[in-house]
Amino acid sequence: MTKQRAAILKVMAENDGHFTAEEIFNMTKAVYPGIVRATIYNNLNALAQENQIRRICQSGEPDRFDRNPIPHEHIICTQCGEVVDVWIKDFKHKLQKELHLDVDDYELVIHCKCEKCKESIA
Amino acid sequence: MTKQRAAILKVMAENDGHFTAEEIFNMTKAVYPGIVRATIYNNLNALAQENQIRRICQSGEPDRFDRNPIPHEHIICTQCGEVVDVWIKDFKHKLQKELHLDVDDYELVIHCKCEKCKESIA
DNA sequence: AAAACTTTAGAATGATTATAATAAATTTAG
DNA sequence: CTAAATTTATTATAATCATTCTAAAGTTTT
Repeated sequence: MTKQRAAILKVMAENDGHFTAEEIFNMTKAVYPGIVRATIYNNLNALAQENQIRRICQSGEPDRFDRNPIPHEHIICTQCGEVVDVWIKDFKHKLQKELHLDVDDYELVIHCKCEKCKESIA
Repeated sequence: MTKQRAAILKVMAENDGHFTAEEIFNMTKAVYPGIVRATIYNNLNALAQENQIRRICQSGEPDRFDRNPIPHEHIICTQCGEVVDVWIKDFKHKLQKELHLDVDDYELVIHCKCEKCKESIA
């Protein structure tokens, strides 16, 4: 375990959210000032591969990384653009049953107005 | 309706699949040789916005475009990487019921071995 | 101490968008 | 219905931005 990776993991553990590599780069610089972008990308790629974090990809935007490695679902707010976690019980299992398929993994992104935005207008 | 857009629509209507902008560019050149990449991107963006086609985004790969505008689900094969359509009956409705949410749109990508690859090894 | 792996710095890549000039399509007015 | 006027799209090219590559130097692990 390199100091750089430890710093990245610390930053991700201490901040909940769905951050871009650039955001994680900036946050990590506070802990390990000399760190370089390539190291962030290397580690995020490795961590995602090992299923220690999850990657969220959205067209036209840089990838985001979710510190929670347990499969779950995401809402992207059509109004503010924020990424919010949602948990559908047994979703993978339901998928497998529905499709008669051995699902390795899945990504579900729902576009709708998030709770915060719904309240702020209603 | 420009000749260029007509050519792109023709190409997409005649070829089923999930193509990248570059692939559509090459296919469209057969119909309209002078066409330029920016025009492909402009039109694909506009068509996706108007919900005439759907965009499929996958990290590390260029976006793909699906001529079928009706929401449906996708499998990306863990072995051959091909994108395959699947249809889960009433999926949007099920989501709304499950989450008590007004779903505008959604993207579900399932990672598993596709039928073709399953057969070829089993 | 050697082998294996990671980081660094910086250049390179590749998909996509921006810009400004030209051309085509659509609207409006005669 | 046609021609000028306005709007919109296309072209060619440059630019951007996220991400990856490369080669050298530095750390970790064995």
